Amino acid sequence: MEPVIAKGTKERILDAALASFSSVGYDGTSLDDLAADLGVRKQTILYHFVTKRGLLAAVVDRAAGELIGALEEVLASTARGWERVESLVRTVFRLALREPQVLGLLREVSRPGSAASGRLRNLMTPLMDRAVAWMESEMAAGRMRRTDPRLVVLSAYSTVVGLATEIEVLRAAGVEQALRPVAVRRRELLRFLRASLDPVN
Amino acid sequence: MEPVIAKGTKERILDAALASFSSVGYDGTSLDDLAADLGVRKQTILYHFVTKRGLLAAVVDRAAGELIGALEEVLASTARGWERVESLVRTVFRLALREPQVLGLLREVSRPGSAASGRLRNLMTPLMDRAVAWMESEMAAGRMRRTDPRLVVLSAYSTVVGLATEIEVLRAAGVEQALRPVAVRRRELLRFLRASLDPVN
DNA sequence: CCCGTTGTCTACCAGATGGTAGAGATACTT
DNA sequence: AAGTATCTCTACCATCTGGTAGACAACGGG
Repeated sequence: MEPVIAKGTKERILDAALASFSSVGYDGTSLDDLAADLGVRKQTILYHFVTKRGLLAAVVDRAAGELIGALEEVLASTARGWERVESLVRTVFRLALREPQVLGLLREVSRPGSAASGRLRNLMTPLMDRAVAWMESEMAAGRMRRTDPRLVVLSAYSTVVGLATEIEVLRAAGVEQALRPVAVRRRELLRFLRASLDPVN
Repeated sequence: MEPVIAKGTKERILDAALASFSSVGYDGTSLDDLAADLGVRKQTILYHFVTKRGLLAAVVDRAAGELIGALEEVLASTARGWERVESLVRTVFRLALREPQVLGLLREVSRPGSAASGRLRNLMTPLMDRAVAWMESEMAAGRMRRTDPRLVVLSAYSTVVGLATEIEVLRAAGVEQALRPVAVRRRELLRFLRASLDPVN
């Protein structure tokens, strides 16, 4: 563990980059500005990440890692069937509320044509494949209703990513406390998943 | 009416700008590239729109105008109460499928800090206010369940804007035909609205 | 026939951007 | 003490960007 007092420069750069990429976007972020905010020269950033794209890649890796790590934890638990689905959803929403920037970054990078969309895809694909395989086995065992697992997962994914936009829009509209609408979204997503998956409905 | 054969240069610029802004974003769009795609010099673009922000403003105005126009049409119709809500939702989804770029632009520009977020807000606020006023009167008359109309409208808005991301993600994941998931989303949104608004449930 | 309007072009520019080269400092290893 | 790896700095640069200035052509009305 790092000492809490002084985060290494590299970590601080990653934090600032995440904040900037997720709010003003990759193209809207200039290395000079980023460095100025950190009280550091641009070349320090480039020393650690070589290029701007390298920085984006690192930020994406860390954010996706956080998300994947949280999901792995649930997958390692004993929860099965519908219970497991519910745990996964709650975990993701908890992360979304704690670190909305991660969602913002995912949205920024999910756009095809983004500088790191390929990288994100490579990170997410194994997770997606596992989810699909698991759902198919559940379906085969009759514990889940038969549907296209890929569509279900992607819909859930885009719901969560859409949260980033929603929270921002709400804030911009003067709704300070975005918690309730987010809770509504979660309930909606769970209802959607239950309707899609639960064989007993 | 313009002749169909040759769209004026100005219109062609608006089309190309909409496509570019909604896919690679405002910052990611260079006037030189845009002009090159159109077989025109950058200065021609600037002649018509003065500045890049002016171009964005024009694109936003046109896109928002399209959306608002479609909604006005429904509002002018005879549909009332829940029927009217349903018509509005169907209209927006039809537009989303026909011109996903409009949604992409809204998403790009909904981000606070975007170069045109203020402009979009000014365009949408009157519509929002009307919607809220109408819903409040319906609530007062007991034809709608009492909730915060603003939250309901914003949730619906962000659902629709999120569609842009969803369609792109689906395409990127190799799902060619995004129609069904979109239909599912529409059903979900209608269900959400009914749950929020319909007093008889 | 001239003159103003409109639209597109060539030529140019000041500033910002991502990136390179290399010096100086600090700390760890031997 | 010397050498080496790590980290941050100053100095510089090539390129791209949005934007300005102004020439040239087409056209319509007086």
